[in-house]
This record gives sequence, structure tokens and C-alpha cells, in this order.
Amino acid sequence: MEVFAVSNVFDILQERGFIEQSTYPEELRELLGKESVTFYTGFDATASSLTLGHLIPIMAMKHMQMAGHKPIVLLGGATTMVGDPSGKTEMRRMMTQEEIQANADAFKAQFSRFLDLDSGDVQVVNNLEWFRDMSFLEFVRNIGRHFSVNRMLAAECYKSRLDTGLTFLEFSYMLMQSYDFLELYRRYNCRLQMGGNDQWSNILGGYELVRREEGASVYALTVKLLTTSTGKKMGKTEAGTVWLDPERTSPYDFYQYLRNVDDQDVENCLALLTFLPMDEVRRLGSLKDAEINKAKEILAYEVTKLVHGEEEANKAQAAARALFGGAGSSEHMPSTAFPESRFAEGVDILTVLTEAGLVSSRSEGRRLIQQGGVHLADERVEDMERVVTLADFTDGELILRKGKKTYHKIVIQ
RNA sequence: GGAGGGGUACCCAAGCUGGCCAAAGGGGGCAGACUGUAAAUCUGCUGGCGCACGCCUUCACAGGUUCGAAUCCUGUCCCCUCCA
Repeated sequence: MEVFAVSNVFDILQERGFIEQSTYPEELRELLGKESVTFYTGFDATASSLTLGHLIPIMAMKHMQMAGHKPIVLLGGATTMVGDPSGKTEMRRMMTQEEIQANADAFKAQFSRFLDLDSGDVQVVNNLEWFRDMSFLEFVRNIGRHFSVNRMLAAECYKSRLDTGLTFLEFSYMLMQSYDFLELYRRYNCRLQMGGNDQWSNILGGYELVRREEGASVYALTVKLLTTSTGKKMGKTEAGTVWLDPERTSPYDFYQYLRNVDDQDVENCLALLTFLPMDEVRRLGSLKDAEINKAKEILAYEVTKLVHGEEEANKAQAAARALFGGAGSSEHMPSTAFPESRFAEGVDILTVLTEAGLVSSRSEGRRLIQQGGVHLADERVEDMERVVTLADFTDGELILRKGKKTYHKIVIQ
């Protein structure tokens, strides 16, 4: 396949701020500029959905694909059984094979949203394919011999575990990931492994292994992790992770998460998580004060559209605008239905809060009310004993608000 | 296998010469003020149930001693360090 890109993908990735570390950047750049390169990124199936953080390597893959290179999505069916110790302070719970398989299937379905899996340019492979029947002897003799334990222990990802404990199981992880690269090189002539920057040592392991075993010039490249400008991990909220699965994180919440990123992070997020041209990204990122809210809207809209589709993005944006713009349309607000009879009797506010899922206990609800954090139809609830009745509803709806940003609609059934 | 150290609420971490411990402190989170649906800052809250001083569950797990245990004893499980 020819490479038409006006500019080299390496430059694109660099300009957009993806690249964190790379082996022989000049050489790699040149390679990417002259031929179609097969490359891979591995994803361990540790949960049933990809997260916002995964979007960065995925976007990087997409940029690569658009430049004419061939992505391989490697699902870590085998590596997930072992568990990557990188960045973890303790061993992860062991997962069953069924669980992992189900997660891998879910990942694959989500990937089809971003990379055109049917085009023939993209492959999805599972490393269980080659690890399932591999014998221990074969593995340690052929692969294990290339690894120096001394060097591994010096690697950052293991160092931190040396005092809290590291099992052989987890220690093996690096070798397995390294072997993946070798296998993919042999099978598909895969020349480059990309991954999150926390994977640098693991990726280098594979890079060295292929170079030794095959004497081939392969490359390693890591992309930025999703962090704030202050270095904190992004993609986590009070409710936990920001998932790409709409069942786990609703498109509205997903949109809101991005709508509320720090000012300093807007430009970076636009560059990494959208395909907007860089001139535009820089322009939006340089907006000041209240103006930058426009950039945040665009960011939230674009990413939501990418992940959940245009329709959902429109809905999320409409809902957010209505709520925060003061118009008060409640069309797409999360809601809870109650039978009419209950409000005929009257339901106390604590019960409403609890059943709507806005608080996890009545005590929490009390605290919230005490602190003035609950509003019914824009009116602050002062009385803990407040009873909600049909008289509070307008057209069968009642808007309940927790704090400034959490809206919930109570509808009568 | 031997010797020593440890497992405390969402996380880290005090307490462990028995009652004043629902358990210090920090982080995180939630709420309020300020704002731009931002950041920073300040204030309050942060086991559950009733809420008023009450009750219940909680300090790895299971028992025991005691009027009373996170704190003492016994057993079990798990982790760390050193030795083999």
C-alpha cells in the first residue's frame, strides 16, 4: 500500500503530543515515511469495557492507520491471566479464564467502533493463541535465556515492587509481552510496538528480544498517558473510571467529564482525543477565561461523538446546555420513575434521594440537606422532613438537583 | 523449614501500658462560599439506622479472658524482611 500522507505520521503524532519515548526516532520516522508498516498495541482484558484512557493509544493507532500503516490489536487473553505488575502496588486479583474471555470479546466489539476491523488492514489477535499450548520448557529455554534478571529488577516497573512483594507469576509478565512482539514479527512482519508510557520497559523487552532472535530492526514507541497538566491520572471520577461502555458511563456523564476538564488540559485533550486540525486545537486551547468554555464544549462534543456517535453527542450536548444554560429542558436527564400512588401519599425527601440513586444512604442524604446541597425544582430543601407530593410536580416531572451539577428527574408513572 | 515484623475505615497511616475509639492525621470524595459547569482558596461533612443525649455493625478470620478489647490470650489465613 502506498503512503499518501502529506506529512509523516511520526510528525503528526509528535505534533499532537502523543509521543513520549521512542527507540531510534529518526530511523523510525524514516521507515514510517517510506513504507506501510505493520504495528501493534496490546490491551489486557482486565475489565469488561475500555476506558477513556485507552482512547489515547487507540487514537494513535487510528492516525497510523490513516497514514497507511497496518494496526494489529493484540488482546491479552494470556497476559491478563498473569497480570501486569507495572504501576501496581500489589498483585491484582486473579481472573478466571471465562471472565477474561468475556472481557476480550467486549473489547473487540468496542474496537470495531474506532478501527475498521473488516477492512482487512486491521487484525485482532489474541495472545492466547500462542501461549495456550506452549510448554514451560520451550518458553524458558528459547525466551527466558535472553532475559537478565539483574536488568529486570532494575527496571522501574519492578523496582517499586521489590519491597512490597513480587511473585514469579507477575515477574513473568514482561517475558510474555516480549514474546508477543516476537510472535507478531514472525507471523505478520510486525515491526513496531506502541503502548502507553507505563509499558516502556515491557515494550523494550520485546524490542530487544526480536532484535536478538531475528536480528531484525524493529521499533518501540510509547504514547502519553492520560494525565492532567499536574500529572494526575485522568479518566477517574468519584464514580470511578470513565468507561467507553454507555451502560457503565452514560454518554451524558462522559460528555460532562470532558466538559469539565481543567483549563490547562483542554489543548492537550483536543490534540490527543480529537482529529481537529492542530491550528484549530491551538486556537481553542489559547482561549482565555470564560471563553475557554467554548473549547471545552467542542472537546466534549467531539470525543463523545467519536465514542458514542453523533446522535448521542447531540443529546448529551443538548442536555448539558439546557441544564447549565438555565433553560431547564429535562429531556435527556437521567431519571427515575415512581408510581403515582406513592406521591399521592407523599414520599419523604430522603427516600426520594435514595431511590433515585443520588445518595447511597439516608445518612448521606441528611448530611447533604444539612449542607444545603439538595434542590427540588430549583428550590433549596431546608427541611429534612420535607415530603414530596403530587403538588410538587409539573407535567408529571420534578427536577431534583444534588449540588451544582447533578441533575435527576423524577417522573410519575 | 527457622527467626523477626505486619494485616486498622475508599487509600495511606496513627492507636495496640484494655474503657474518654466509630477509632488521630493526611489523601481522596461530597457539600457550601467564591467563579466560567474551570483551577486555586476558605468552611463543613465523610460506617449504618433513628436523629436529641440512642441503638447497631466495624479495626484480617474464628474463638477466649474481662463488667468492658482495635488494644490481652489461643488457633487459622495472608503479606513483608532476614536465614536455609
